[in-house]
Amino acid sequence: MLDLQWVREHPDQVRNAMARKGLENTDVVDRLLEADRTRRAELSELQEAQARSNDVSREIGELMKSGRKEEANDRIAETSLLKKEIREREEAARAAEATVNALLLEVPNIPHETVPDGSGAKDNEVVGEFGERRKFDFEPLPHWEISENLGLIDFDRGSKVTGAGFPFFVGPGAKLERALIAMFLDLASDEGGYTEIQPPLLVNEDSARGTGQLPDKEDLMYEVPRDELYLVPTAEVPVTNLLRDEILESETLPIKYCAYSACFRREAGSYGKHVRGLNRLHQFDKVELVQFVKPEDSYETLETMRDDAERVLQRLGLPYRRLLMCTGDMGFSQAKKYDLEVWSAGQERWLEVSSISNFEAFQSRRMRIRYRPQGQQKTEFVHTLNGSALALPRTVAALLEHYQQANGTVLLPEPLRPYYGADTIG
RNA sequence: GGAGGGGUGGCAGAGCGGUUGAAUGCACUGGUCUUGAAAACCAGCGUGCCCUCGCGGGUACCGUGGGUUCGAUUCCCACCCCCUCCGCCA
Repeated sequence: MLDLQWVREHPDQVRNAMARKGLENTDVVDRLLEADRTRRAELSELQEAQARSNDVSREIGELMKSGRKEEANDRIAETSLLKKEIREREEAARAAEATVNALLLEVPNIPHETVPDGSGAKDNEVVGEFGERRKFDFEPLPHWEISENLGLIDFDRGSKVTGAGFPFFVGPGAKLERALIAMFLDLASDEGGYTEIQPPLLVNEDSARGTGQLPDKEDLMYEVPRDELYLVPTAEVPVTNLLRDEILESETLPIKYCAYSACFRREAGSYGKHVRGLNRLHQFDKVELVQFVKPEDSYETLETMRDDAERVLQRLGLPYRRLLMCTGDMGFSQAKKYDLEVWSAGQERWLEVSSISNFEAFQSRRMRIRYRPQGQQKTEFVHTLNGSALALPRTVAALLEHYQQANGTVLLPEPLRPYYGADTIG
C-alpha cells in the first residue's frame, strides 16, 4: 500500500499512475480522500472527549486521595454522559479508520518513470534476446512427447491421484528436477551471496495479506480453512514475511535470501494447448530470490537481481529474451518488473520462467519492515524485491526440447551433469 | 492433546487499580573532564495517529480482542505465542 499522507498530498500523481496502469476508474482516490477527512474529523472529536474524561478521572483521583469523598462522588456522577459519548465516538472513529484502510488497499503501486506505458502483453518491451536458438536437422518434439518416450513425467497418474496439473516426476524425471533445484540454489547461494532458506509451505492470513495475496487474489491460493492457512503460491510469501514487523539495523542491508519451494496455484481458467505438458501446473517447483534493500539502492538491485536470474539460463545454455513489462501488464504491487522468457524449441514459442520485480515500499509498508538509516532516529521502510531463478517446469520443458537428440535421448548441458550424475537422459 | 509457568520499551528486568509512557541496569546519542582514549559525571533517548506555519499540545499503545471501573500495565473472560513436564508421533 501507499503512504496515506503521501496520497493526501499527491492525489493527481496517484490518479495518473492508475490511469497508466489501465485502471479507468480513479474515483477510489476521491473516496479515499473523503474517507480520510471523515476519519480525521472523527478522531479529533474522539480525542477531545478522551482528554476531558482523563481530566475528570485525574481530579477524582486527587479528591479521593485528599479524602474529599463526597466531592469525588459528585464528579463520578457527572461522567456517565461523557462515557457514552466516548463509546459512540470510538465506534465512529473505528469505522472511519476501517473504511480508509480498505480503500487504501485498493490503490495500486506507482509505476516507475522508466516503465513503458501500455495496456497489455503486446506493449511489453523486448529489451534483449540472448543465446542461439538451435537449428535442428530433425523435427524437434515438444517436451511432453520427449518425457513420455523417456518415462520422465506421469501426467495421467497425477490426474488420477490428485487432479490435472499435479504430475508425478518419475525416475530420471524426478532426478532431473532435484538436480536443477540443487544447481539453482548453489548458484544463488554460493555465487550470488543469497542466504539459503527453507520456508514453511503453509502461511497464515497475515502473511498472505502482507505480500498482497489477500484480500484480492484469494482465488490464486489453495486454502486450509480448518487451520486458517494457505498453501504458498510462491516462496516470496513466507520469505518476505520472514522480516514482517521488524526494525532492521542499517548495516545488515541488503539482506538477500534464496529459497526453493513447491508452489501451489489454483489458476482457475484457461485450458488448451498452451497449458499442455509442463506449461501450466497447479503444483510446481521454483527457486526464488528475495532482497530487502535501502530505498536508494533498489533500482540498481533490480538490475543485479535480474542478472542473477539470467545467469541461470546462461549456465543452462538456453536461449531467452528479456522483457520490460509495461504499465498495463505489471500487476498491482509492482513499481517495475522484468520477465524472462525461455525459447521452447518443440513448441516454437516463448515461455515465461522468471519475473523480477521491485515493489519499492509497497509491501514493506504493509508488513512494517523498517530500518534505521545511519545517524537518524526515524525509521524508514525498506524496499523489497523478488525474482524467480527459476521456475522449474517450463525450464525443464525448454531444456528437454533444446537438448533433445535425433535418437530420442537428451544430452544435458555440461554444468548440469554433476548434479544429475550423468551426461544424458535416456 | 493434558498439567504448570510466562508474554512489559533496542535488550535485560521492576511495577500488580489513581498524575506510570512506565523504576533500575545495559546499549545508544550529546556534553563535561582528558594531549587522545577509557573511566567517571551530567543530559537526552519508544511508536502510531490527530491538531499546529512553527514552538508545542493531545490521544492511543505494557501479546491480541472483549469486559468491570470515574480511572487498568495492574482485576475478569476468550484467543494467540513462548518455556517446562507428560502423552502421541516422522
